[in-house]
Amino acid sequence: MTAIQQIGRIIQERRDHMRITQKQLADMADIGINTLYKIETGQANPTFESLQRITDILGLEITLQVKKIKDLDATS
Amino acid sequence: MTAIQQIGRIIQERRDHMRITQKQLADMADIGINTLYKIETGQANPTFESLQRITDILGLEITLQVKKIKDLDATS
DNA sequence: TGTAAAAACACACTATAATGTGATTTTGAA
DNA sequence: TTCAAAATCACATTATAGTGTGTTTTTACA
Repeated sequence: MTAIQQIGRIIQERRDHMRITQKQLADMADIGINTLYKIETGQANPTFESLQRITDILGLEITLQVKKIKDLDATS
Repeated sequence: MTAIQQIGRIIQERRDHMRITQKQLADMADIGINTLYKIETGQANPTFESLQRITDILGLEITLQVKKIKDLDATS
């Protein structure tokens, strides 16, 4: 599972939770439905702006943070 | 200050802190120096992959999180 | 202060993200 | 079960991110 695929899933889950369709979210974010579909399904390498427009609508924000140390014994 | 500009500044600060040049970081991340320059100076709308390659080298990670409520009285 | 490395910038070209259209498949509700 | 909406997918086109080259400006150090 790549990072892009994870982000796609988060977006899809968040949209489902808001009970809106891909078309509705795409229109609200002012991006093509095809673009949103590809991002949700992990097939895209979206631009920052596309990602930001979507996350803005969904009440999410994109942040940069210092990477946590990987714990080899972590269960998840 | 846009989000893209903020990210550029974070990348630049992090790189300076690591004491490496744009050229060195660009080579390590396997992206063009021009691309890195534009991202650092807030002139780019980078793809997720470009951003990720850079942040990987810098020990940063891109995350999506629920937006915090804006406090109108916040000092910063 | 010279001057060499680094950064900033312009510009043209290439690769690819974004889009629109239309078809197919899946989903869920009557 | 229909049947319509939603999602998935293919494909061609358009817009633009990424790149390379060369030039100018800035930075920092001898």
